[in-house]
Amino acid sequence: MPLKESGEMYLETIYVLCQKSASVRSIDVAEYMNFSKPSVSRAVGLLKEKGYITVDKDGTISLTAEGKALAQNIFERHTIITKMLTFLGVDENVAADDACRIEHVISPESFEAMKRFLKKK
Amino acid sequence: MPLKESGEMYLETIYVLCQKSASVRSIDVAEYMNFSKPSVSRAVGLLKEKGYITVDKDGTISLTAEGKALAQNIFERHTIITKMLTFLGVDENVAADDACRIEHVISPESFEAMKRFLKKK
DNA sequence: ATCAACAGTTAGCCTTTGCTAACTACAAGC
DNA sequence: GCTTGTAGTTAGCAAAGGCTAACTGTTGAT
Repeated sequence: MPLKESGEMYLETIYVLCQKSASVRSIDVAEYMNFSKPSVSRAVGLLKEKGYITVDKDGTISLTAEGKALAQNIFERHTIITKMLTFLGVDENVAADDACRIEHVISPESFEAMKRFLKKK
Repeated sequence: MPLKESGEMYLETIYVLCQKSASVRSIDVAEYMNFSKPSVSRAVGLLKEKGYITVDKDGTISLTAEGKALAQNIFERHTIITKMLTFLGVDENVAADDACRIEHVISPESFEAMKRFLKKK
């Protein structure tokens, strides 16, 4: 079963936090996303089950190769959409916020089209 | 309580069907959206409760002034996003499909930015 | 007049995804 | 060695939004 929107958000957050800090735990994800610990606990369990992350005994979360690839893909969608919107004159913060939602529903075609446009604009 | 994404979809569909045909009933909405009758029945009940539509005794659905205004707004979002994506080179059908999802999550700022861009492009 | 088809509703199930309350487990302080 | 704080889990609630099964009610054909 593929990841739903919420699963993508958790995975992306883990990816982002991994870029900034050596060790990422559930509690870090919860604080970053402003979600409760149980919500994160369940989400982390599902991501683990699906093979996108591993969690060692001290609670440190790591991305698997597959998880990292997917997270990078989601994050790139986020980045491109943000750039596209700021190019159109949208405020940086609003653009990032919109990108956060659009990134989960955009088709690969539209994503590629934005990428192409930004490259040659 | 404002309309959720699914409520917006139902309202937009009713609006679109009203443009094409004199009389729109729940069953028409169900067929168009490929949803079951009970799903539409509940959604129609909610839209009625919230004052966006009226339903007369023979089942004909009409938009109230408020419902029509909102539906037009949603539909305009749909149109602008579709145009934006096709401008970027996305296939018409894929663009419309994406617009269908993006229209519910885009901010007014981004929407206005697309509108401006398309006007002067 | 009866019977079938069609439209709509009711009841209730399932999944997703957030939450709180309350528990466990471990590490550190005094 | 208790007690406290921190992290994580378990149990279970709630809302949203899809579904099926089964009912009601109207209309039209025979």
